[in-house]
Amino acid sequence: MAPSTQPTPPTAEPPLSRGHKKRERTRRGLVDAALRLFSRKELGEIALLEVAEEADVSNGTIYNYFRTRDEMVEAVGIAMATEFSDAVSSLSQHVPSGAERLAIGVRMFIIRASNNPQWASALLRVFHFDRAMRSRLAIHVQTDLRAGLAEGVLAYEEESTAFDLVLSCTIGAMRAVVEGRAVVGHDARVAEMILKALGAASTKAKEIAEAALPAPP
Amino acid sequence: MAPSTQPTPPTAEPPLSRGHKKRERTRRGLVDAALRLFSRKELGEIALLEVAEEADVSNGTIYNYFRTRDEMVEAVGIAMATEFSDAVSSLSQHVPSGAERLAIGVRMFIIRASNNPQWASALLRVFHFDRAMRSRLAIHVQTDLRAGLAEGVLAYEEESTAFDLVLSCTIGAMRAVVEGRAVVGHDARVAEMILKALGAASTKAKEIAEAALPAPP
Amino acid sequence: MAPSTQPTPPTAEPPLSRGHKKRERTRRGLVDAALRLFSRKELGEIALLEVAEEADVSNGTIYNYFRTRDEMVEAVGIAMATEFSDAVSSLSQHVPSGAERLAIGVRMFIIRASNNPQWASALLRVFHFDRAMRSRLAIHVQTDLRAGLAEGVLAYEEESTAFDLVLSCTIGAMRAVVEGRAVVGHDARVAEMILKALGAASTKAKEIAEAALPAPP
Amino acid sequence: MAPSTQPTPPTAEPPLSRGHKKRERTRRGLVDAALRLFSRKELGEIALLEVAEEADVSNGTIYNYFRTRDEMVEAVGIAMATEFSDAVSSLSQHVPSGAERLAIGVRMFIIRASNNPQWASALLRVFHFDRAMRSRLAIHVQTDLRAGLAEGVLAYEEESTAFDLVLSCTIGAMRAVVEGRAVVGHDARVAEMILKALGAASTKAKEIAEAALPAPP
DNA sequence: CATGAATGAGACTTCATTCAT
DNA sequence: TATGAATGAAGTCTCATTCAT
Repeated sequence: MAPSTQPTPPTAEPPLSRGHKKRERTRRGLVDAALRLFSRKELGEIALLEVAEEADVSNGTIYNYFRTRDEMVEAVGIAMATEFSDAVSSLSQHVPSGAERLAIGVRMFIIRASNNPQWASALLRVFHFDRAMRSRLAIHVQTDLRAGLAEGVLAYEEESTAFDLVLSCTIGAMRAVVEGRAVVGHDARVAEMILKALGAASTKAKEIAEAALPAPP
Repeated sequence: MAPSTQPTPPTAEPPLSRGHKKRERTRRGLVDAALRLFSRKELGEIALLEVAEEADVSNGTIYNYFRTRDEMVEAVGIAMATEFSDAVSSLSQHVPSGAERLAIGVRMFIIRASNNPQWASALLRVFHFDRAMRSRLAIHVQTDLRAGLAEGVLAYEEESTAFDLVLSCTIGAMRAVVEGRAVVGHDARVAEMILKALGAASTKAKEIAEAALPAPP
Repeated sequence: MAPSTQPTPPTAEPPLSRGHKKRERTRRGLVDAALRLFSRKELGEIALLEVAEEADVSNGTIYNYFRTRDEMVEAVGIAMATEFSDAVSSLSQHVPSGAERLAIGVRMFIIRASNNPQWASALLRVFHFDRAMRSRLAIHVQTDLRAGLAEGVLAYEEESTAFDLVLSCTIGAMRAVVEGRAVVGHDARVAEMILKALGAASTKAKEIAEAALPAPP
Repeated sequence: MAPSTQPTPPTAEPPLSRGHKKRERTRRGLVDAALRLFSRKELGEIALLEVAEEADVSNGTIYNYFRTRDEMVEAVGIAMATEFSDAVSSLSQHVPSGAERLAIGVRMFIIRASNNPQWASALLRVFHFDRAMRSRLAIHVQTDLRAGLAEGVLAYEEESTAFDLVLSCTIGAMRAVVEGRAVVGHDARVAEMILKALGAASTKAKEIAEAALPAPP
């Protein structure tokens, strides 16, 4: 699975004792197991016992880490959102143009969905009922949108509507990928349409959408 | 046990005895009750007893109409999809231009979401895991897309991608409405962006998107 | 078991349909089963599954009658208190003297404890943490105490203290019976001591305490 | 694993190494913690983890001192009984008359209940199901009762009944105190009633019950 | 057909106990 | 010895489903 490439990236931590390390390992094991199940089943259909089995611990162990089922689900949501957010960040780093960053972001999410449908599947499900995750994205996308506007490439009227459009289309494209409806070049095509929707000129949109992607992180 | 093959009776029907009529009424009562609950809760959280109470019958009665819980859920999905489909049909009837029909369809779904958030909420949920519903829409939208292309107003490269974009954006806009993030004129703005994404010229898109809507059915 | 000689005595009821009768029967079955277990184990040690087995129903059935474990325990407490209260009432009816009624009450509780140790055992346990039950008794005992005072047989200073003494001693005597520490004539002896504690003259106390008991109900 | 690895200290003390002392301290800490919880909750409701937290050790530590939960509960019972017993002893020391010692004992238990409701609360609970504790008291109370009889102050017929009465009434009075139903002078009043129940003359009973108490230990 | 009592599998959760560190 | 993570049995509660009335 994609998650857990970085143990707990956002918050800097005090040096971990051996005990703490183990604790953290188990916790991540649980969250990762839950994420794996997420990609296969609807959240509501997952029993804690399954999560425990998937994580190879006993059922009771879960309660050493989460006070309640909901708390665990929330933790999974947060993990996914964090990972999500990090993925976006690492993509946007070295590209100067906002419109380009936007296109790259959209395309890489779509590409990743086709490389890792499990990840995408879980994300689609979580996305559906986790407002927090959506707001995590807001920051990045808004920055890019504004930059695109300032650059004169984009020309939309209302930011929040534009934001929704970017998200909806990307998510929709990911769903198409997961459901096997995607064709070659899907990512670029979607990016192009999004740019046009945001007011980019037809040729400019195509040019930006079809530019080479930066090397994967 | 041969349940009526036509879930929505308004169309002309084979002769129904009084018994049949009552049977059908009860069945619809159950499905409607479930729909009402659907707009408030996630499917997995709805107990049959709740549905029974909402429909004002006893829990056992449900099993006179559906062999199993899943069968009932399926019936609800079908009912919603049908209603969905009918709604679209009634919109598209008297407008000659494909691009205009598309814009009208998009806008009216968004407007309806804001007039009837319950309906929208249920739809968003069902949409999430009911592929059948999505394919119901395909027919209408595809027709409009092709017409738009033929008219020279639209200019997209790949139909299925265009279709996904229309759906995703409309759904996204409906979600924005349900979650209270919509602004005045949201419907027209979204329609305009969609048209631009599909290759319509900027001014043409704006013009179509802001045209007056046909009288509500 | 002693309980359930009178289906639901205090509240007059609307005519019961056949369904209602069955419902009531099952409910009483559950409460009686719980009472039986109460006489053998500490309340906290009783699992609902045990109650269900003792009542010969499935575990889930309990929840058709009580929303929660606590609610069931409460129902048992109320049942016991009611039965308790009724027992006292039926004893006190035809005796004119307050002091005598008091003595008869005390003695019959002790005697009943020795005839039905299960009942006594359950009562001792419930008594321990059910204030409601104690207050049920208050009414009867207070009436008798005041009458005794008015008759000039008793002479205590503070009613609530007197009340506590009556109850404590009776309960203590019942415990002695249950634990097998009682001797013949225990009931009369305890009654006599209570009367003396309440200020009755020595000879009068003995006379009242040793009078013949009214015929059992 | 008891034996100390350290050589016996040169002083003529009971052979307690520093290790032993610490061990004993921790053990007492656990028992005391349990006692504190006892005064707030029913025994069955207390989890070992709570005890550990209250005693400020980790849960595993408990098992270095008690093989099992029951063993720990037993230790708590014994501790309470011992404390109980000591309390009684220290009261009875310097009073020559049995009836007076009895009255003093009763009164001081009631007074202590009002000074330390936690203690009383725990005692009431333990008393309920710890026969051993009751028999600890038997020795003291019996001695006093017999002395009272020999002095000619008391005149009861059956010792075990008298014993039960003393205990029941005292416990009942303590419960009244804990439940906030006690009035000023409750202790003396109860003692007076007990003496009268045991056959003391009215005036004598009042005189003994209202005598000044010896200075607290 | 409608009713609703009964069922029992299975979910969540707690907690005494074990054991590696 | 102290720690606290891990365990798993057992308890409470929910709910789809069955069935006698």
